[in-house]
Amino acid sequence: MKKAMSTMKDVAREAGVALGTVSRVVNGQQVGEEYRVKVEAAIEKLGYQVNPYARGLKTNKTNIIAVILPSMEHPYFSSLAQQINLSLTRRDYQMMLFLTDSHHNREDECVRMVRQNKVDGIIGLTYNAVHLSDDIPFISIDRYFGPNVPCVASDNYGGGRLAAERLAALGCKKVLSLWTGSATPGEADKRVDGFITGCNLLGIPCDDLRYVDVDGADVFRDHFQKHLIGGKLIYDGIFCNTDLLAIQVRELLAELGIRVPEDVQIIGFDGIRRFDNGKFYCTTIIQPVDKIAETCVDMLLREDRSQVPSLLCLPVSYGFGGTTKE
Amino acid sequence: MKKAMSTMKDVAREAGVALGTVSRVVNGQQVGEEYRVKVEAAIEKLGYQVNPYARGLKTNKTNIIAVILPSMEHPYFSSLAQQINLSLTRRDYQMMLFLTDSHHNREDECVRMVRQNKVDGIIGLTYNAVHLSDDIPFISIDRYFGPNVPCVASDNYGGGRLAAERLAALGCKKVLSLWTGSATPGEADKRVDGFITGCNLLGIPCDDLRYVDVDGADVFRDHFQKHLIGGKLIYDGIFCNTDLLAIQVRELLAELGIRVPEDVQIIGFDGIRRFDNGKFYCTTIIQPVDKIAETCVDMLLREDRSQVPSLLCLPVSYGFGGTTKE
DNA sequence: TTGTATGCGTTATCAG
DNA sequence: CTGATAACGCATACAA
Repeated sequence: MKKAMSTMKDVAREAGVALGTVSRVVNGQQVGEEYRVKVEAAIEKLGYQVNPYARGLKTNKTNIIAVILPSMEHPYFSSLAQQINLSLTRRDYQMMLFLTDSHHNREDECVRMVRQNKVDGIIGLTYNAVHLSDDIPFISIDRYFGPNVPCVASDNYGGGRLAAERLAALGCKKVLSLWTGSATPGEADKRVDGFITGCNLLGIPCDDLRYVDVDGADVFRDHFQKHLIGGKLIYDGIFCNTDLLAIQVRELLAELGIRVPEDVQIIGFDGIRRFDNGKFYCTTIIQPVDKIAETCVDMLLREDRSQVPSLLCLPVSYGFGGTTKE
Repeated sequence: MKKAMSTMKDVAREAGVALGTVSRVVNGQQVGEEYRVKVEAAIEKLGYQVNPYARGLKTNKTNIIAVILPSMEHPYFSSLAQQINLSLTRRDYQMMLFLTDSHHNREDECVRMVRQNKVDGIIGLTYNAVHLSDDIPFISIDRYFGPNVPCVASDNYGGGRLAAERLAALGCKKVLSLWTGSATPGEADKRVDGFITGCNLLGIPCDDLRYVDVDGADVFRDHFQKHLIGGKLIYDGIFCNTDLLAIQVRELLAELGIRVPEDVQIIGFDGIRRFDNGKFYCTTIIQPVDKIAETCVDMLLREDRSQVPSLLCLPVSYGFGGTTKE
């Protein structure tokens, strides 16, 4: 039933050469021309393919990278998966995908599986610190764990400042910084830090609101209602730490009868695009997902791993999405 | 530098037992209680983990399934990836992800890599028939290749009929069926077949328009303009073979000053949800992505592979999304 | 029940 | 430059 795959031994016999010679041909080492031809013919004839398990057993090297992501539901994550896959493929690496949030606290389990699987490296966007950097090369995305765990992220701080600058340039006189997220600290927290610093530098008064572990923008309703004067908000600019929050804030403002961008301008963060038309959901600071992916792969596969930086921030850019005055 | 992983031999020595005994403990076979205890203690102490490559070499079985998808950009695909990953994880399988459309015609290359990688099975949403069903178990999604390649899909035909029935129940008297897609035949083509048949059965006149390899709904503009009477479309119901098309058609109709759903009701197909609020983009026929994923995995991992059907269609459902009269 | 020995398909180390 | 041979870590048939 199961057509037995032919092995190097078969190829050697077929070609009338020694086993080692076949191995050398397969691995592109120096081999006499006549031998190489014979071996290649035999390989072709038998449809030989190397057995990665036998090879992995010897070399302790597979061409597999584990990628650990929270889920596939957020466009940022699926986009990351896509780009990492692309970068990996270009270098003839394969991607083993682990999703953590399907079950609660699956991260540890994932890490266990990954360790057991003898992958060549790990690219992970994880919340808990994974202690295995001495074991398997690990690149963290968006979360800094310490000097010995390289972390790749957007220039979140710079993005926050950029948002402040744009809002200022667009004429804002008093702004609000909104943040929702998890208690776990991450690089993305620097977004509001950057924004607030930017506002200070520009001399623009800025209020700062943060809520942990809430979903939706409803928690801000109260604040908005208390800061209405004659039906108008006292802010003319709002920075949200994610596009999703920005969208929800816009909805909320609409309910309160406040126009965007006429009354108040909003800038989000992420650069998520709508599925239906490819446009931004809102004016936003765009994360360079492709660069992040490529950088992770590059750092992971780099020969000289002693030189990798512990934190690498990639430049973000401004994207117009209708919630600012162009 | 590289802390050498301990092997079964190490465990055996540590526990003072034979190599085979350790193997039996690891694989959960019958072992004397005192031995088991000693071995488990040694395993714990040494932090032993089985080497999947050595094991794979012996057993010719890895716990890896290759998943081949066109991309991660369409929510249907990323959702599929998510659900397949979940189903696989539940059964302690791992997922190797291949994306084909990053480069043109990467399918063959993917298949080559997959074959070489000795995975236990393949779940693929591919356009070209992949000829390897006798080699590695293969489950196809949404594309029927023949009786020996099991295919899992939504009940596309039934979904089309369902759409016709709903439109009829919502009072439509004359409808239009719109289709855009690739020339490659797929299960999804049955959507319009089902819709048209449904209309015929219900005695509702139905026009049928199909365009190959176009993007956007602009190709239908001309048809719409020619079928306006006094600014009103002669149709009061439109079925689109995808949600994306439905969204674009709605845009187009808006440009023409036609109201949805007052003047014309639209039903799409897929059940894609908006990222910002989780709602449907339009009224739609929902594909049971989780069921599809689970079914694929189930069929692939089923012991008795002689019993797998060659085509399995999963029930779809109706989802309201604002483009019909509730 | 447990210990021993062989082989899975490669790569790498030797001699020739 | 090539041929033989020893590991790699594990599962298993066989012997005890």
